[in-house]
Amino acid sequence: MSSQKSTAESVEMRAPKRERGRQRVANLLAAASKIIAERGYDAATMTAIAVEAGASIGSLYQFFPTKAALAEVLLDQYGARLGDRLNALLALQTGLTTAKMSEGLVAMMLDLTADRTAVMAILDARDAGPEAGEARRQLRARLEDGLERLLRIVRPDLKGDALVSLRLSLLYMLKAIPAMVGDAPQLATQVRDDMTRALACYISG
Amino acid sequence: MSSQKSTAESVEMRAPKRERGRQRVANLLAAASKIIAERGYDAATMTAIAVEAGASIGSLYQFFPTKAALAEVLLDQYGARLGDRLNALLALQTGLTTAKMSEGLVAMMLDLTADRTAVMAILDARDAGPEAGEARRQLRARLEDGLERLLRIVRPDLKGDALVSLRLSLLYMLKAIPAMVGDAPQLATQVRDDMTRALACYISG
Amino acid sequence: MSSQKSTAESVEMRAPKRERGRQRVANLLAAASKIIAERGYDAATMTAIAVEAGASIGSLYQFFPTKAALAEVLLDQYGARLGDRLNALLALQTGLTTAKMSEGLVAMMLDLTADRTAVMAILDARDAGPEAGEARRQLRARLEDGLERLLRIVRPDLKGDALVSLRLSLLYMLKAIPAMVGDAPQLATQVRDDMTRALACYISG
Amino acid sequence: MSSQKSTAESVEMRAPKRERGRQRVANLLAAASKIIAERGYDAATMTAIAVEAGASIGSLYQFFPTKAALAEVLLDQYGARLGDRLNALLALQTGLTTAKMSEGLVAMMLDLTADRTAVMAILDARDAGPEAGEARRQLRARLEDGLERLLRIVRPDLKGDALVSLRLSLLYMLKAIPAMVGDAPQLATQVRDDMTRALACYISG
DNA sequence: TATGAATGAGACTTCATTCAT
DNA sequence: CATGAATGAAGTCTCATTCAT
Repeated sequence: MSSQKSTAESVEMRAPKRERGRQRVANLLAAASKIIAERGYDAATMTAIAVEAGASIGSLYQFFPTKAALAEVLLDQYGARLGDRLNALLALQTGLTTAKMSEGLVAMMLDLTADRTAVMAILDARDAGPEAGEARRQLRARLEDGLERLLRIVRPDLKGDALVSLRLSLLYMLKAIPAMVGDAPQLATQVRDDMTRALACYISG
Repeated sequence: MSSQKSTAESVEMRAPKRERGRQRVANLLAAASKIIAERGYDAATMTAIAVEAGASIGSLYQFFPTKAALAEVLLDQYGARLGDRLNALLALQTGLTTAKMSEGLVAMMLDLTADRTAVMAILDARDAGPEAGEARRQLRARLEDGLERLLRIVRPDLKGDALVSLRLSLLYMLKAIPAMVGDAPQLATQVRDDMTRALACYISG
Repeated sequence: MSSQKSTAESVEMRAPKRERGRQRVANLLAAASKIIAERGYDAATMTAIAVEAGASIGSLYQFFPTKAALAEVLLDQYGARLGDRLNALLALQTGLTTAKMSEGLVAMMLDLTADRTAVMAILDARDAGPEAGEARRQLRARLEDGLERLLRIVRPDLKGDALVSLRLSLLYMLKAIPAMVGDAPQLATQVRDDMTRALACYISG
Repeated sequence: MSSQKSTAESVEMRAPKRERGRQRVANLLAAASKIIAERGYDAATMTAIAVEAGASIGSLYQFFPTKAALAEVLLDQYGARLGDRLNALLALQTGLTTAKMSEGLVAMMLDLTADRTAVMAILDARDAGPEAGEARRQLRARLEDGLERLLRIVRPDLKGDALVSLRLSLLYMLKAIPAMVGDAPQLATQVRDDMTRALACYISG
């Protein structure tokens, strides 16, 4: 049940060529992630990304026709990993308690460190273009959907607005967690515990 | 009881010396706030701001020598209002309960709607320049300081890391509140109540 | 036989008013001279000049309708002083020897320190406008004329191209003197003597 | 025997990596030289330079990240040619007489016509930036160094201030020569001879 | 296919000059 | 007259994107 479809290209051509291309794409994405995380989406230039990846600007555009397209893939990638984690939690089904869910969600946010800062930067940028707009919506939907399904398990009593409101708050609180930890790395475990408890307390109402 | 200095006039910004100028500055700030809120800091162009304010680009630069200076003033303005609210809460002194504090903080975040989105956008931008960097730090310090003092009242038992960690989480949760409400305006009261309760539950541990 | 007409305005209005105005103009000119000397003609802004003079930009434009006009007056002022010095030398008439002339010219260049740097900066700027163009030509003409008349006294044997060529070289060498001294102030007297001798040797052929 | 480093390629300027680029850089430099010579450094706009070179503004900035960088390269190029000429003179060693030196220096100044006017304009500009400041210092040092070494050959008796002062005057007189000739082209040979004799007379004391 | 040069719209900022108060 | 706000053309520089080799 892994990551839906991601950016899978059609399956043809000989392995070596495909392999090299895949590696190249991975490099470029990593470079983009790093540069965007460091400078923010707008300030991250395509040239800087290419340089960071040790590629030429032409090469970069060979794989990503647009800056927005690059952002989109980053968003997708992150969304896929998020989806996997949510699915893993959902798989626990009835074994899922409020405590476990809270802990799992916090862990999920803190484990998904790769690309996260870049993704946040992209999400913050209001002008990432319509292509990224779609990916943004999808990422959002994935998270909302996962949270809603989890909540239905641990809080089967909630319906309508109460459920939506809880899901909403949960969503934003989760989003805030990495920032907190990044802000005070030396308090990482403390903050993690605090937030785990906070969420649990909050979810159970 | 206006917090610290003189709101924003103290920042690097050529102060208007005539009534006409004062009015124009207000217009420009409002326009900047609007445009930055809509497009994000980087994508907000000085030209667009001037147009929105019905002023010429030269007029804008008459009062704000830099885009960063403009951002700085916005930050300061917001910081001052925030400081006032925090001071009002602190003034309650021993009358302050966890519930009241929680309610007060949530209200504070939701009342300070003017400039808020723009301020967040500026805070998100990594390259708002060193001038804005200072204002950013100051705004942050104001909030942290206020929160810490409030916490010392309602949670005199907490010390060291525990206190810092709680303050940190609180800070980020507060910051998330307006986004939640903005996200689902029709659930405003529900979310407000939820978060009030969540914070109370969280503060009291 | 002092400074031809300089910038004398028509003689009317009461003294106090005229006096204040005269003072104001002098202040503005001094400020302009300073700023232009420091930054060069192009980089010297009208605003900076007004500030330096403790006047408002509007006030500056009251007296000088254009930046070029300001430059023109500066050129004129300098030209007048130059003319006076040249006339003083010419007054010696037959008492003038090569040595005295050389010494007198070097002294002239080194005494005329006020406005000199600014004047050079204006002369260097190729775009000081047609108004200043006229003043530039006049200043140049004054110097050339003076030199030619001086040379006719000490070198009555020279005619035509020989005279023109000598005058030309002399002109440029004189212009270079202040720069030399400014370059190595501690060698001022040495350089002064060197150049005096050099000019004498040169003039006598 | 090209003097120091590699002419100009060593300066801050994104080096072209294709033949096409090399040609364009040459064009751009020529255009810059022309425009700067015509209008002065400040008044020479990057746009005008690009147009003159038949290139787009972006193309210009591809190779010269700054107007100052462009100036720097021009300065360096000129300095290299100057250095070569000085070295050629120095190579004469003991065969060098005052007359030959004087003639050689005048010839050097009059031969180096390419870029000269532009270089002078750049040198005159007070705000060519720190990058150009360095190149300016280097150019100056090259000339001073060469002159000093030449003087040590023909005037081994001079020491200390006397030497420095002579070198200084020489420097400025050399700088003035092209202006003289440019001022009265029809007198070129006359002026050239005059100045050669003047310098000889001056150098020998 | 890979590379890097080319392009030009558009961003920020400056400044001479005008004008209302 | 004095003041300082208003104006906008123009300048430097950036960067996503295209294209020739």
